[in-house]
Amino acid sequence: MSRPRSIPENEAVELALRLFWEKGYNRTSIADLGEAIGVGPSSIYNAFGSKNGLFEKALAQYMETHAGFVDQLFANSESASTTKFIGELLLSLVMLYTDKSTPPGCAMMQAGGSGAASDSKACAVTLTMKTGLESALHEFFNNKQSKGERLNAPPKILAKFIIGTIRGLSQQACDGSSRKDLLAVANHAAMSCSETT
Amino acid sequence: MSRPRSIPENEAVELALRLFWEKGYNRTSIADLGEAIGVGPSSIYNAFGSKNGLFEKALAQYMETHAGFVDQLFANSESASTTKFIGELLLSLVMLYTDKSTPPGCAMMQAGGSGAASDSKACAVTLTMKTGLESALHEFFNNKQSKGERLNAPPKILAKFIIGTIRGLSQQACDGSSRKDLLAVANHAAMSCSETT
DNA sequence: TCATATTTATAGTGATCACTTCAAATACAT
DNA sequence: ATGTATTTGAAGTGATCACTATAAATATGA
Repeated sequence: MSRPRSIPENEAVELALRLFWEKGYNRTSIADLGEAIGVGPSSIYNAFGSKNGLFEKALAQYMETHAGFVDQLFANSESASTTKFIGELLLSLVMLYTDKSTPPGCAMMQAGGSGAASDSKACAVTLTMKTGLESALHEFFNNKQSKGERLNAPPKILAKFIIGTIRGLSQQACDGSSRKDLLAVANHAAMSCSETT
Repeated sequence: MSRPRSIPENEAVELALRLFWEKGYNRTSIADLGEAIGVGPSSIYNAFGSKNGLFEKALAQYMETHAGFVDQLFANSESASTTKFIGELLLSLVMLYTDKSTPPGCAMMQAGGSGAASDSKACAVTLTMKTGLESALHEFFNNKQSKGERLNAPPKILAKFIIGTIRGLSQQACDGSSRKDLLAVANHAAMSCSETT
């Protein structure tokens, strides 16, 4: 009964994600997005409401598609040792951050900036996600400790340590560190959490 | 013979540093800087040439004044164990990043952004500084290893690990983590480098 | 006192930004 | 065919940006 969209929403969101991932929120303009998707600005606003609305959809797609393994790992975290779980988590993330078919680094960590260089609105979404990941890690370490694993620091501290490590890995991937080096860094960080060897 | 400056250059640079430190390079406008310093834009351009010129002077002042202890620590690094040196370095940095008389986090790490969210020109200066710090750490670990200390990972990897940890500490300071928690994270990271206890 | 060298405030430049307006285009139900 | 609901392209809006042009303001040397 009405004119159809010129492009499926999923494809448009994925194209937008690649741009945000590569150039960040502020440096990606509506004009850039329109050119990449192949539509004018009015189509973007009609479909997503605002630049920030499109960014949120893009990040949701990132978390579901590219970083979906994180949720899966946490779902199976009961059956692995602390070192093995953290090791697999960090290894998988490094593989994602250094995948040559996608922009370097972590879309969630990098696209919205952080702290002083934060991209205003975009920062709010990503900060929520980071807080969620830290909470999940905190709970994971709590669980392992209550099951008798000997941790090298309190769960809260280890959660912050791993979050910091992940952010560092993402930034170093952006700055050009090799996959091999970052895997070694990830392994070292994972080994430091628990006495298990 | 000529009209004098309305404000000493050092004071102007320090005021600019605080702004860049707090809001980042892109989000700090010439108008903001002029208002804080108490001069118009033409004075800024006359004294510093460009926004980026002022930023570079501000960062140089940061490295010399606020973060000057880093060079001092490295100068005396021969006489301390790996764990002790890295521990003191990270501890001092956390104290700086959580000092309530200055903006949170690290001016060098945060003001220019990183990766996707990088602030174009500003990123170049800070990237050089980060690379320099990584090289210094690499050399430090090389030294310790050649003196017989047993490291838990190759020097190059430990250097990247510590750089990543520092970046994480800065970002978490920006996001509101407490000094106490970050000190514990720093201590854990320092302990993980060498077998020394 | 007055010429000189420099800094200053004021106003303005073109570029870019997110976002809007609006009429033409489109595909389906009737 | 024709009406209808929606999307689309093109043009434009006001705001903000880094930066500049220009002439008045200022303190010193003569």
